[in-house]
Amino acid sequence: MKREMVERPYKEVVDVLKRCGLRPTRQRMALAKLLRDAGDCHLTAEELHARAADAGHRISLATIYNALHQFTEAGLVREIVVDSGCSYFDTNVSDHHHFFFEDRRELKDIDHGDVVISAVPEPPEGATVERVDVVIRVRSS
Amino acid sequence: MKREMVERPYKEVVDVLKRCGLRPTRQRMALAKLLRDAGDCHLTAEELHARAADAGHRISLATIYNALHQFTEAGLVREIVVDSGCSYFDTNVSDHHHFFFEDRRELKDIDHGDVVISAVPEPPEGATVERVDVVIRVRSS
DNA sequence: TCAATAGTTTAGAATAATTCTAAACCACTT
DNA sequence: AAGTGGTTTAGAATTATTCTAAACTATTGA
Repeated sequence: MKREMVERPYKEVVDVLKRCGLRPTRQRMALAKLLRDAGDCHLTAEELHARAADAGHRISLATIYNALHQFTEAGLVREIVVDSGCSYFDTNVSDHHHFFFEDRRELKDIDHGDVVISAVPEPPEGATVERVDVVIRVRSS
Repeated sequence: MKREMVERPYKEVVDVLKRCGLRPTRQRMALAKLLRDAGDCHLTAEELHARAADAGHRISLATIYNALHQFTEAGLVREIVVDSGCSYFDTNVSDHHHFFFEDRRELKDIDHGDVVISAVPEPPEGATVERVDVVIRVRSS
């Protein structure tokens, strides 16, 4: 049996990592795969750490943070700040917005088309718009 | 000279505090006055602490945090989360949005009318919209 | 294939913002 | 003036995150 056949499940994430200029290390491959297989969701560093542990990967928290920041930089995930206290990382990097359930401290995607922003101001002189974030804060009533 | 004339400068904040059901203590009066006199701005707890110190008030950080949360609850200020790491408190409680300068970690108001959101989704069953936050993240280019 | 090198991971310490604790304090009523 | 219950405080505790320096490993070139 050819080597490649065994390694195939990781082939795709290896390519993604390489394309991003990140060395495909054991830990980065595991994390990239976990994130890819997680579907659209919003994870904290601790949650990803737990999922990695569940999947049998003992990866230090510092590495989780490093990887999440590198993945954010590379556009593989997106960091969302809605809760002073901790960052969420969104595996859905397409253009969209969020509900934030303040009591549960949980995020839920809003499809791009469901929020229509028909006017935004010019950014001040010398500033470039990175992103327009819309967060609808809700509480259970 | 009547007593009231001397106390007058604090009369207004005392009334505000009472109306909010907050006992007008020395520290709360000082902070409420500082915030009111600060004009529209975005302060962290540490910054308010420093301003209080500058004004000659030695108030513990724990008290600053307590007061800011009570003031937020009472609608005297508004808490803004744009930066995992620290909260900003906005003395402008009218409906408006923000630019966030990611490199300087600073906020700037956007007038309510300058952002037009023409469609927002229904909140999920059992949830009530608290607020719709629009944050335009910019960096100096 | 091997060694050198440069990037990576790690545990644990360090930091930063915030919250907690329990004792001292003080505003308000009577 | 005294009692009561909310408030303030210093300092310890907590939480999320970053730093550090040593051990490790992917990659490159001989």
